[in-house]
Amino acid sequence: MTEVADTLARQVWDLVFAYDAAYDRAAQVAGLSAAQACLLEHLSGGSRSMGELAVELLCDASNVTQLVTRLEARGLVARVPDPDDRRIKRVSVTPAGHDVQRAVRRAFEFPSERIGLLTDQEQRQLSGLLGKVLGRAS
Amino acid sequence: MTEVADTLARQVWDLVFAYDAAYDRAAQVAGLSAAQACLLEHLSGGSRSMGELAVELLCDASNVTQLVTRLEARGLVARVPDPDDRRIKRVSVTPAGHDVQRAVRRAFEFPSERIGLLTDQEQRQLSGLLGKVLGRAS
DNA sequence: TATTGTTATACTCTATAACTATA
DNA sequence: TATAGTTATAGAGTATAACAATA
Repeated sequence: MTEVADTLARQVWDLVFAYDAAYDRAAQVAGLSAAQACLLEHLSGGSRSMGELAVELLCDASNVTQLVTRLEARGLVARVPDPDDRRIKRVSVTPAGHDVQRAVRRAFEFPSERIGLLTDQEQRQLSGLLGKVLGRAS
Repeated sequence: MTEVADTLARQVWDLVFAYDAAYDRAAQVAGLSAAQACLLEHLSGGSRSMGELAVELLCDASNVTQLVTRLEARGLVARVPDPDDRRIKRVSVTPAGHDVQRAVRRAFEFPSERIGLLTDQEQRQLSGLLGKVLGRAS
């Protein structure tokens, strides 16, 4: 790797480290673990089956069972058997869950704080570069 | 937030998610958990006291004790009492630890892979922007 | 028989509180 | 008395293997 690439690798490491720490804190403010907050966030776009959650969260299905069980016990998500295939359970966010979701987002100031340090033009530039890094047209 | 800022927030989320997953896998290839690999990485610059590690890793001292105990049991780090203040234990990486450290870095292809998608000029551009985002001159 | 999800279990991560050794 | 680190303990995250229900 070139010198620039080394610097960049270190900067990304620092960014991720700070981001993770900030997300942990935001989740905690809302009374959740980071894993629970992350699962809740993945339900934003609508309900998911247990298996879909395992795929999206890159973890084992048995882990999803436990996370959902804890969130359900607190009334933040609901688990409903699919009428067409009763093996499948669809998980969705309850109104109380939406409140907590909003609390996490409100407490998670990292993105707006850090992104706000850039001008509009810089933001567009960064977005273009990240699009490349993430391997899609952006 | 503007539309660009929203896109950017999502891109950073995606980047961090992918980065964390890749780091987990790299650590696992080397037979470590992500937390253990991270601690080992923080010892790259030289030895640290238990307390310094707790500060740098943003976690409780009792947690460091356990992580170091497991790494020490596998011969990857050594815990040596400071001669000047025998309350302090200095932790350093053993030769075997350095081997494992290298194994983690080798398996962690994310940075070189992704950064390699950018031209040299784009890399310099990104580095400058990240410097701003991280809140220092870079 | 194959698939979805759960249960049982074990290990790691993490924090809090109480403790030991040293200063 | 204050500080560095450890121990005891408990809850959460995670995976593997065995299992139940449904298809």
